[in-house]
Amino acid sequence: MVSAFDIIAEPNRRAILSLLVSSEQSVGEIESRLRLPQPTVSKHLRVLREAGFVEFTVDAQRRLYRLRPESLQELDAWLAPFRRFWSAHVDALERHLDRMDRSTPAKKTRRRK
Amino acid sequence: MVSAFDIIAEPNRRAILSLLVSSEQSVGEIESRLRLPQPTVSKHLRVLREAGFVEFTVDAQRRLYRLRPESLQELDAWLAPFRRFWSAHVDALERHLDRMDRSTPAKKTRRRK
DNA sequence: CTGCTATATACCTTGATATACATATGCATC
DNA sequence: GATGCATATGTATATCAAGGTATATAGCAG
Repeated sequence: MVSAFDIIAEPNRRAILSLLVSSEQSVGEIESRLRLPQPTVSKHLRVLREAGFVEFTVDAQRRLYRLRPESLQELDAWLAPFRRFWSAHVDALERHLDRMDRSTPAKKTRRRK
Repeated sequence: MVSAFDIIAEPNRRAILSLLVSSEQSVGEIESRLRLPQPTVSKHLRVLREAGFVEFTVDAQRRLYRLRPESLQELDAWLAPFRRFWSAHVDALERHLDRMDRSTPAKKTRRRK
């Protein structure tokens, strides 16, 4: 388990992260909302913790977990080049492909299947 | 292999996508740049294709692959709530935590390890 | 001090899934 | 026939998640 991509590839971990968007939650709350056994939740939380996605506050016997938003900035950063790509070119690309459909003499075939 | 998250969890696939940011590439080009055997590249390309991440153009015996930027918008969308979270609160949170460090009577402990 | 609560952690087992690699074949195009 | 690619097959390997169970620990309540 190395990259942030592996971390968020797991659905339960994404669910945990999404839970924490609204507010911090104790392990027990996460456990009951996601209907997962406690050791499973703790295990995922550990992964998320060690990857820097969450941190916690001790409150008596409970630990209140919350997001560490900085961690997702890595994903955001990876996405950046693509975002530039699509936001700049998606309209132009569509127009381009439309032109191809209408005018290209079928030397090139577009779209598989 | 269901979600876009699984798709980009694989390093070689991310590498392929990154290659395609600059321009479209033939399978052979991808193959030699990533130093991967041809069937491996084709397999990853198939996954990316079926997930809607790439599409290709037939050019004689070659297939020129290019990005379909729309696909990454799903990731972008998932990230959105978190982005709002951090961009709105990261400064405030830091100030908040700093205050806790200095003033909290140690009923709550912050940061593990 | 006792016992309960909340959580972490350690094991273990099972099952699923994916990747890599090699090799072979099919097919279309040149 | 050679090139470029897709695909199939087979195998080996790795990794991981889930589930269960058991234990350790810290804080709290009585």
